[in-house]
Amino acid sequence: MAANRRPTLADVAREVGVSAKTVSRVLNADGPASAQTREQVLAAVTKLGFQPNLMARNIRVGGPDTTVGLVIPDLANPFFGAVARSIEDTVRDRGLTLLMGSSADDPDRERALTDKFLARRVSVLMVVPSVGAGHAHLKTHRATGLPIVFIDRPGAGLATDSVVSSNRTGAHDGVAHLIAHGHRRIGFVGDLPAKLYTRRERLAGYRSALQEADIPYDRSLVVNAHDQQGAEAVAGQLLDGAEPPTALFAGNNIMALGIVAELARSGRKHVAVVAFDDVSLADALEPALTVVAQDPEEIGRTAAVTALARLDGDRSRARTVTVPTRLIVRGSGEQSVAAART
Amino acid sequence: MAANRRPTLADVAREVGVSAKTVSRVLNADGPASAQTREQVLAAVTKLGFQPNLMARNIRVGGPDTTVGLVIPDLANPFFGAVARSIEDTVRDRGLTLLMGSSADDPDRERALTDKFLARRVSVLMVVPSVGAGHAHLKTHRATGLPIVFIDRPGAGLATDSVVSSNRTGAHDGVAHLIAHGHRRIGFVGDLPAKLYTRRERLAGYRSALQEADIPYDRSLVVNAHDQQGAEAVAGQLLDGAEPPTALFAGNNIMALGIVAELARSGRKHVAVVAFDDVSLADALEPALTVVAQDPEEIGRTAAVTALARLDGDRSRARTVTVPTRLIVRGSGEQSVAAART
DNA sequence: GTGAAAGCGCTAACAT
DNA sequence: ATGTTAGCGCTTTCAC
Repeated sequence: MAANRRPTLADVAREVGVSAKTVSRVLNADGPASAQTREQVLAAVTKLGFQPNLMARNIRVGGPDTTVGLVIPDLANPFFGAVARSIEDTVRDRGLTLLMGSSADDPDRERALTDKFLARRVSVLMVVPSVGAGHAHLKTHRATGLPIVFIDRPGAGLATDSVVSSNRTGAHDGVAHLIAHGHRRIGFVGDLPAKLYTRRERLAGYRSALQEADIPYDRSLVVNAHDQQGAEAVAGQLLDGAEPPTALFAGNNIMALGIVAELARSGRKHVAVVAFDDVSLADALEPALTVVAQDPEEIGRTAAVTALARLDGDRSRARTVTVPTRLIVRGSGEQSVAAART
Repeated sequence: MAANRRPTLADVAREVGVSAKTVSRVLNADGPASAQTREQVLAAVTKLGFQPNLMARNIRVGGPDTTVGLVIPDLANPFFGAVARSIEDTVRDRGLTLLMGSSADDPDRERALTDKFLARRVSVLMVVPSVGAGHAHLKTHRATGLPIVFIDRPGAGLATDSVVSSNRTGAHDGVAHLIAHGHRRIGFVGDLPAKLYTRRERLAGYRSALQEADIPYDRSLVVNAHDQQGAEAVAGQLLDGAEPPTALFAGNNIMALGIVAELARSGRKHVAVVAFDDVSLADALEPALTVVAQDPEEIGRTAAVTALARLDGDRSRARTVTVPTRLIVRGSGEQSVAAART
């Protein structure tokens, strides 16, 4: 009942009548040990409920801890959840444990998290960098051999590995799909801040598709929102405007949720939509939602594999891996221009 | 470039020409320190890029580490993602860091994770227990003062706090909603394994609603699936059967996705549906999906608050907190019986 | 096959 | 205001 001290190696050793080192040997399959000693030790371990203190072990051994530090913007965002799961699946075989935290895309929170992770001597640092976060302070750690991988966006001020989606090409293809179905006024609903890498890249893809079709870029068709509710609002405003678009391109999954919700709410079933990043139930909507699907599993896997290779001594140049996106045509991109105008 | 040793307290002390303890004092705002020393120390810390080794600190201080161990079935499931975010938000103020892992509902993986967390001397252990996982081995840790909270389901073999949804009442209300709209043949699509606490409770709620309405329980209307694809398949089979149900109740969010996808695919728009747990875009479906919404934020917050209270010395009896669910009527529960038969 | 001593990086408990 | 000593729980090193 009282807060008893947890048993230590020494307690186990005392119980058996051997030295601490012998117990350590048995538990780590280090040096030799007689079968009898082994059994006695194991029995005492069970009896006392001994669990080695990993922190104490680690401090002595000196190397990095068997942990991976992972900073993502939001644990509850399905995209990042899928990335995180994939990372975990990949590093689990190596016995690594995940230290996780969400930054809410706040550079200060990101910094606080990475500092904590570094103070815990993580073996690997994986970060979805926030806008405005500098990473120069990580240079010395990188130089010390700590693998650092940026996910979804490149980091600022640090040459290291990163894994991103083919944002520009993907967005281009999604918008081109709309253009192919006759749309010339296509709204872009992007997330914030506007300086966000993914947002900029996807907007660039949007613009390149317009340009290819000789459609002038109309700044008034580009709107922004922080969250789903914001996206609903701006999508509604855009469509209520003087020269409304006949199609919308969603800059990410959250924007897509907002757009789809707003179209459903206002009964505008005939506005064409393509979204960047897949969402669940996309198939069940009417019309089903056409998306530029990302591959979060592959992104997570690649990031983890890259980091583990570095851990294993890979000293090759820092590289940026681009994970391809895939246009999944489901119907919402084919709503007719004429219908949207009604 | 080479893997230089990371600077230690002693390095900083040497740089400044003071003792290690003085540096420690400055950094932890422990005892006094002259303004000049403080500045010099801080400068040296910056210069060397020193970061205190939290593990070394912790081992000396002796108490539990400033970490929270969290085991959930699947990082990519939006429900658990929302719970995790809420937990993180709640424990962040206390400076606690999250150790996370997914069990995939496998008792062995759960055990491996909790053992690792315990070896790291977490301050708090929060677990969504897997079916078949025993928790008797946690008794000694509980007795030692480690707060343990089970989330979403009670744990087996250990009297400790838990936080669950009002599964039975919620499911009852959802099914009653269908019955109120004339349905008497209501299919239950549940997850697996069938022994899962939430599944059993929700099925019990389903049965109690039937009983209240004098509708005999028909075992053939209860089907199971592991995942969304499985749910699509069994929902299709059920509706293709001899005496198909006119309404379906989804046992969780994943089953809901499967059912909705299947109904959309097969064009059965007139089958009534109520789902346990909300899903995104529920509002945008046609008909919009009526759900028994859980409150993952509140579940996470309650679990964290309970654990922190224990950490602060709360020695009251272990309690189970039930977080209420809420029926959100959106339309899919009101599809008519007649229409479903066509 | 086993043990004793030293030390990992840090801080508690005493000095001064 | 600062330094010294000891020691957290473990493993390394070297001895037997």
